[in-house]
Amino acid sequence: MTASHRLPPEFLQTMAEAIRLLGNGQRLQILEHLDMHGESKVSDIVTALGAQQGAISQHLNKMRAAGLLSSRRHHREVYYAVAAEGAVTILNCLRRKYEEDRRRQ
Amino acid sequence: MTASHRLPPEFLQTMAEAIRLLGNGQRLQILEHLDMHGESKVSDIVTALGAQQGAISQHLNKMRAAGLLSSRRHHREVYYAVAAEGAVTILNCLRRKYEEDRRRQ
DNA sequence: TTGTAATATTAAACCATCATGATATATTGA
DNA sequence: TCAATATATCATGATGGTTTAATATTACAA
Repeated sequence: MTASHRLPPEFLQTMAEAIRLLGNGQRLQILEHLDMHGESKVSDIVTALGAQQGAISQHLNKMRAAGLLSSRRHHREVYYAVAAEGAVTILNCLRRKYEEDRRRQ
Repeated sequence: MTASHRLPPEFLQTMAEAIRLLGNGQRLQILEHLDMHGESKVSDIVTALGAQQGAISQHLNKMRAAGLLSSRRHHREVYYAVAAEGAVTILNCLRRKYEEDRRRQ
């Protein structure tokens, strides 16, 4: 029981929609790739994840629309990068959990 | 770019499913209620949220199955409580964000 | 221009999730 | 046992997300 005052349902509803964005395996993989390799072009992400180009493009678009990523075009390629530090925070939580799980087993 | 080594796609998939659980307004409200009021019986949560009994019961069931909540029966009532500190961590992030947003506007 | 590579968009099929209303189960007291 | 209360489960329909294949757009080079 951590106290603090009540958060409005509408706020929680909005936050729920943002959280749902990260509740997808491929999007987490994209986030991890960008965090590990830094700014990357779409084709590199597609190759690294072995996924379908159209699907990745849609994920990137959603994540950018939500402010998680930024993008810029250079010649023919479009480069994406992590724009919200909060996303990396969550990723680091997952890394810690992974290490803990590994130690336990 | 924060380094660390690569997380397996299957792990990220599992994590995504857990994260999705919190991507729901009513479930965030339940979490907040339990965090603020401590262990509570179902009927109190239903009343506090002004929601439908069946819906709340299903949310509680999912959250318990995922290890986010624990439950115990006492007489006719079933009491639920937060079982995973990680869930409260996320809730506290939302609280900080809410306060920041308030200050900005 | 024309062709080509990189990315984005679209439409359709499929699948998962959510809210709802109705019903079932469990516990207790009379 | 019967009735009453608390909670859980089920079936359903509506809605939205995901994947796929196909097509469109953009930028550049020949």
